[in-house]
Amino acid sequence: MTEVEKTLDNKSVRPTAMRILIYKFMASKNTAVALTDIENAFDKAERTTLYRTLKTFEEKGIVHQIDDGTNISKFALCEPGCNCEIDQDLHLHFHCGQCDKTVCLTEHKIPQINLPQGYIAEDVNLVIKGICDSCNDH
Amino acid sequence: MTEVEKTLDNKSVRPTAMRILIYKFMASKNTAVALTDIENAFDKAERTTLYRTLKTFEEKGIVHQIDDGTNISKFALCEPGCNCEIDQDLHLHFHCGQCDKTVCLTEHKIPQINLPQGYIAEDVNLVIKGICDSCNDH
DNA sequence: CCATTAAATGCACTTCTGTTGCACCATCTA
DNA sequence: TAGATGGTGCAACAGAAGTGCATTTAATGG
Repeated sequence: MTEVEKTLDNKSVRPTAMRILIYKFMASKNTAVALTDIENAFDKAERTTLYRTLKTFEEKGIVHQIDDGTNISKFALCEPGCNCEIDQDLHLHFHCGQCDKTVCLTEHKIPQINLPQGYIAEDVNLVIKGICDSCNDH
Repeated sequence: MTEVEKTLDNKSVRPTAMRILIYKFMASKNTAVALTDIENAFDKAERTTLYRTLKTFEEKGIVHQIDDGTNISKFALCEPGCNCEIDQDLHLHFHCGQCDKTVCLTEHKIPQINLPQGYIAEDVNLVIKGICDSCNDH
């Protein structure tokens, strides 16, 4: 059993060939990926399979979905310290308008926000748009 | 010249009949609206016109686009103090998962965030999801 | 006031993402 | 080995975003 298989198994996700491939692909990227990105990375990839795989991954806490304002859902592997579900530990995301890549800034936590009376927060999404360090170099 | 016409004119937007209607509709709502919302509000509304009108409005600083995580673009009128373009003055948005409405919390500003070396922020988007005060009452 | 020009609108159509239903295949278990 | 469960592939659809082009509407200059 490989590392990846163990990881999936730990999260109660059956480590099928496709899932392992998808996981490895995402692990090889340091940016959040769209469904289409994965689809294009493999010759014979089925949209539906990817769609449902990512959904499963998300439910089991293997990846988290990112909404970076492009109206295209992105996904990124959860790192060991990534407690997506717990309000207090949400990191923020950065979307580069030049290379169109979205990255997790895991070390940057979202500060506590006080809401008006009567509002209950369940989830927080903070995306900063701008120029990333790679694009900034040029 | 009515108030609305003056407002549009101030922003260098020609106050056509359709634009005035759209503006009034948005002003009558205290929530952000989707293109489809406007389309459904009027009998004879053309999606393309709405689409381009909102785009014009946005360019001229009359409305700001909100990405509330539903993957449907929402728009809200900019209030007098709404400096959408200036980093320092961005307010946050709240999306209620129950009534599916998105509101601007104009009095709640987004705190300053320190980015890693090399990253340049141009825009910030902060959306809190949860239950709004109206839904919370019941 | 009319003619010219530019802007706004309406219609048709395309593209892309997200989503579902159904059939088939793989895997696990009794 | 048979049956159940879950994963995958194919086809199709829905909804939003976006584009091109023809037509109408509004502004401007003579």
